[in-house]
Amino acid sequence: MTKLRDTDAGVGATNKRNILQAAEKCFAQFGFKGTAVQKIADEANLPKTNVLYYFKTKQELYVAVLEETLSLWNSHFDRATVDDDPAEVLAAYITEKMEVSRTHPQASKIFAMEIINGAQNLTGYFDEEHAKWMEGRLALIDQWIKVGKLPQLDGEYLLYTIWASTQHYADFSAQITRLRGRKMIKADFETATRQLIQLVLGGCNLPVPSRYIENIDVE
Amino acid sequence: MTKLRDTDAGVGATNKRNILQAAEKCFAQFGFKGTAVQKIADEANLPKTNVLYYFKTKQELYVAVLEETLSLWNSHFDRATVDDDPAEVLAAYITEKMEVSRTHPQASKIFAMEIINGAQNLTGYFDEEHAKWMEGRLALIDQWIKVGKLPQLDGEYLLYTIWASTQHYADFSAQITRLRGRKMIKADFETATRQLIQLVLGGCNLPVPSRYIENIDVE
DNA sequence: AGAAAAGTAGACCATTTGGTCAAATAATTG
DNA sequence: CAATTATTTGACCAAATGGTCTACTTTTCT
Repeated sequence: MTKLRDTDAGVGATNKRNILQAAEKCFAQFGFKGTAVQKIADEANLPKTNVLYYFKTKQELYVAVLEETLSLWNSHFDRATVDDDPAEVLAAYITEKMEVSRTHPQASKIFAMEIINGAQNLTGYFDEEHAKWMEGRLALIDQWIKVGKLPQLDGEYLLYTIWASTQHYADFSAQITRLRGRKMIKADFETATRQLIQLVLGGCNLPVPSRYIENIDVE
Repeated sequence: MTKLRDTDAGVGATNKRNILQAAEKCFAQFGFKGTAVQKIADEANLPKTNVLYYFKTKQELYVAVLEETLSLWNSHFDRATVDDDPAEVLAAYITEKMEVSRTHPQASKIFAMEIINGAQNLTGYFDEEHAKWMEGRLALIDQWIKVGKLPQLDGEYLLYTIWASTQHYADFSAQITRLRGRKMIKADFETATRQLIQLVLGGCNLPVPSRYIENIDVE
């Protein structure tokens, strides 16, 4: 029926997705400089020229990959209001971020390296949006404090702690795996998530919503 | 008097230190692949050949830099025992790690990138030592739990949270700087440290030692 | 069908770069 | 002082790599 539309069907779009995926894998493992376009091409089972056909330069491809990772920052927290319960909102936020670390570790790593190297490729647009987002969230936290739903604290450092502690499981997975002798599986992530929620909420004098407390039956 | 001994005096040793410092700066900013030996040489004000004279390969120089960063992991926590007060020990540990982030951000970044890229250059020796250290610290935490100084929790995730939250200020400084519009200064680090201590100890149901509570006079 | 556009792909090139060589100079030692 | 050792330095090389050019095939549109 409907002829193939341009955006996400068709040979071109398929190839683009394919290339982006291959690139994500490579960039996460070797960084921007450490990744050869040829390597991405191999990973995507395409000749190098073909990769450069869809993305004029390696840099352009990298930025495309990077921009995809930015969607990881979206969460329900974005739309929370002062009427919401900070315990619920923060617990959900931590859960979401942990889930991102578990399911998109490569994207997290790319983002981390980009920041470590000075964030030269993050557009001013992202900067602005991110700063605006931050401003709004800090205002919300201040409101929560004002209405007594949160104790006096600096929202900025609270958010940094949440970001750091959740992203850590993606970015530093190599260290974690070596320390414990095996990769973290889903159940481990769930335990880590529960404990992190307990720690952060406890540190904010908030009760942990029952749904985030492990169901240990009997005893 | 004493003729110059080989290790840390003499032209060679001076040059080596000089090169290591230049290399640390470059590797932190551009990563291993992204750093040209020539760049390090420029930074050290030496011809490239001279750099390769002291370190046979770029990799060897990188590993030398990397190994220096490992000393960052040493802390008073290493020698804590069950007789110590976990609140004091953890607060001091967080303080030490935050201080490392503030004073050695480059080393922290290099270490972070090494881990993100799979920790290919970390010797098995470090792995073993680190795992042994971890085992000992987890045992200590379990002892604290057993004697009732700590609530039931998994020490592993507690340590990850501390590492992540403290190293974040070094590794993600570019993001933080952009979000707040200016670099974090010493006073900011102190505030961040206090709040992180409050959060972690609060999350562990521990009282914050008075010395770590800000002196707000009056009001 | 035929033109135009999209996609495929090998050959090729200029630059970067890690590393070598050889020659010269300075420092040390017996 | 002579010999040896340590250090400095420019010239050079081979491999890797980002990117171009050209030619060919396939798909799409009219």
